[in-house]
Amino acid sequence: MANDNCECADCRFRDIAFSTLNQNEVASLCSFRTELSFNKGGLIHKEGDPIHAFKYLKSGLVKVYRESDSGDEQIIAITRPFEFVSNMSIFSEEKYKYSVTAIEDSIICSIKLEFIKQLVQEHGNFALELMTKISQISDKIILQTLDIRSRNLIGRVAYILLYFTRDIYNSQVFDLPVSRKEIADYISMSTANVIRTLSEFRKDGIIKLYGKTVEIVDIEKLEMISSRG
Amino acid sequence: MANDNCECADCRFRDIAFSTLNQNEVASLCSFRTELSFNKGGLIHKEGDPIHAFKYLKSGLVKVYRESDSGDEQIIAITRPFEFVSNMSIFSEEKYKYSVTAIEDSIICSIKLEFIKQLVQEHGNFALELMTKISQISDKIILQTLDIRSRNLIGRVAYILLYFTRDIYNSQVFDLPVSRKEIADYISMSTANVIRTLSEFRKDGIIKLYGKTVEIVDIEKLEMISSRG
DNA sequence: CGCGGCTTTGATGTTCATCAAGTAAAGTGG
DNA sequence: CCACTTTACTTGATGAACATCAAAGCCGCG
Repeated sequence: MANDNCECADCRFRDIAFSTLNQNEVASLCSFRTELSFNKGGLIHKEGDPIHAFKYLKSGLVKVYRESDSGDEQIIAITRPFEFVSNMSIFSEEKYKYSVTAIEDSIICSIKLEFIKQLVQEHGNFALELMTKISQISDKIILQTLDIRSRNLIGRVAYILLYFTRDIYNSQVFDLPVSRKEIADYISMSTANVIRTLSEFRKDGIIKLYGKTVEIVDIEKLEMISSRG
Repeated sequence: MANDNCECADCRFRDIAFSTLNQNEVASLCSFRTELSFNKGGLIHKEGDPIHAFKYLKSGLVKVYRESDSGDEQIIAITRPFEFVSNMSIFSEEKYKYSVTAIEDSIICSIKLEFIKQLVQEHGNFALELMTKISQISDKIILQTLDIRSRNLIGRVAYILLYFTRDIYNSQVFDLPVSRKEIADYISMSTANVIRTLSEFRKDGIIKLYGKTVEIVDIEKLEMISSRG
């Protein structure tokens, strides 16, 4: 019989991909699971590390990126809880294709990959649910990458501000979780021009800036800029 | 008992994701399957169409793209047989997120989506195999998009030429399956500059051009340009 | 032919990266 | 807690990269 004290049973993250598991399966899940804490700046895993676990973000914020030969980072995604850290690569590759770093203090839930694979094989509904979730995450990354690629400088900056305000913080006021340089790495532009564009938005009364704190003043205008560029 | 005349049994595409199916399952697969032919330029499905089938390309070549509000295309992928047409969206969405058009005469194998979902639920190894394949395709698209984004004009043109010569045609000489404008839409550059860059490659003796026919003369140089830019 | 679409090339202007120099902020050691 | 160092941020000036516009050549097709 399942252990009623298993933390996973009541975890609000069961909705992610584990809603179809029965009590016994949840109990097993619990035993193959560990929780890992990372401080802001902590490296969760590096490009090339072997994949042994299915990981997802329980709290905090992380950036997914790859490093170019010349040493600088190309940021692929900044994701909040409810979105997996391990992308789909966990099934297609033995090694991580991208590095992941905590950009706020974060807690990662790590489940032994062998157990997940076993569940996929034994439990059809789980397989379907997991597939759906993983697909959604891939879709989202591809879509965002295309959105960024199709915009010019100011369109990209507007887009990313809207992303933070809506998808990440759900608030008109928020503290930028990343440096100006990291925004630049995210939207593939130079740091100087990101800063310049933010300053122009400030001068035009579209946003307010206090160091890392951003307030979106005129979201309609920002949307217009984002869709034009 | 399975029908021994089922075409699917010996189809070389069983390796894609159906290698684990037994005889009976293959026979069922056969009955839920239809083959669709498209002429060059034929629309396979459009962004927004409902997803009823799991489709893959049996022969030919297709482009996957989305259309911007302003009417022009953003090409996401050009894929050859052995790669699915339906991306992962089939599990995460009810409608296609992208349009797909044949750029050479093509044959699509279309399998009723309900049947695939049923297989996933009933057959664990199939689920795992399918998941792996779908993940690989997503990975590839993401990787290519990032590769393109991180390069400048000439680096992008070099990259895409290498992609055609290696991944699509596996030959130093090939007929470009797309117009110059489509290349431009693929790498997010202007048509004029794509043409200009091709001309420069020609002048520098890196490639030869006869209309749509391209011959890669100096592949090392092309690789160098691709990795620098 | 002659029309329309694709291609090519040149000229021009815009967008953007780079460089440089300075300021603010955030660690660091005494 | 303060001087010192380092890192992040900001702004302007310059040039390179790239888009856009325009005009002409080419090619397939009715």
